[in-house]
Amino acid sequence: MKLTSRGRYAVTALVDLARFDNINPVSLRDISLRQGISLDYLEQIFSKLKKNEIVKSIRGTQGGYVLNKNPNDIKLTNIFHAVDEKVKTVQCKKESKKGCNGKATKCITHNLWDELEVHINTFFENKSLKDLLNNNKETRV
Amino acid sequence: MKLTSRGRYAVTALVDLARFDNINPVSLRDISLRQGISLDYLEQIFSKLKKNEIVKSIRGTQGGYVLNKNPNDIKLTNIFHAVDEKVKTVQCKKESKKGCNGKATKCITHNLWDELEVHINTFFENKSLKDLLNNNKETRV
DNA sequence: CTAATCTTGACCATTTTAGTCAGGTATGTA
DNA sequence: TACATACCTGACTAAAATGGTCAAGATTAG
Repeated sequence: MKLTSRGRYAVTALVDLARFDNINPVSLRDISLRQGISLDYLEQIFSKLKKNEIVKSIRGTQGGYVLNKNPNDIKLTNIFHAVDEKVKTVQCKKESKKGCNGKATKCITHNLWDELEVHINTFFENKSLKDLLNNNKETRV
Repeated sequence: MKLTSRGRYAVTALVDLARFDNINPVSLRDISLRQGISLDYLEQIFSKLKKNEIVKSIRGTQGGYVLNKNPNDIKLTNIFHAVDEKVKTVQCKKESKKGCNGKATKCITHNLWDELEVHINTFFENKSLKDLLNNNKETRV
């Protein structure tokens, strides 16, 4: 079970963005430099974030990205969903033949994986960008 | 974030094993047939489970595998650890240059990933094979 | 006009995954 | 003793996912 760097970068970049977008739009170049993430890769990621209406873009010189919602309303769930970082612990479809089985015996660990998925998703649903900003201030020292 | 099938199979196979090992050792062939997991793959998995003293093997005709501990003492953590299914949400090492940064600014989402890792591991540490056996009875109908 | 930005899509090397295959070795039973 | 049933081990591999890079535009402030 691991997080992809795409998901990690998305969150990191948004936290960075949230800290600076009060005055001007923030360019990916700046985020790239500050967070050490490849510019080209950031572009891919922000393209998805934009499609999912998490950020807005402003083109041209002095352009960049701005949050499209209140940091309080951007949950980790939303971010991960936007960049296709999905939590997938259950392999079996409802009535699929493969993974879970179409046999008489039900998939004996199905409930477990379901529970796990809920457990993880709960964490993501309760965590907002705002929380991360606060959390970061606290530990900045 | 997804579970590998190796981890999933390991747990599934052990639940199956736990249900039948009261009388005789259980052969991988049986587990393979009942759970629809490739025999060759199961052998790889059980080799690791054995090294980690989660199961014992009995060779020869009528042989097979037996649990090496009380189902109550086999936590998901132990199983996943045995088959190298690791929970890895944090990329950055303590003082590494890559991932987390050696810069003045600390990795701004470090705490978050740490929290997430703890959250998931807690789930695994609190879940034993025994729980799964009970859970399965309840839902068998 | 031109530099700074966003925009889009193709491409690719590496690693991981999820196995398969081909041989063994040990042992209970007939 | 023969032999079938298991376990045991290591090498191999196809396919997918990952983590990017690269190239070529389109917009717009100054």
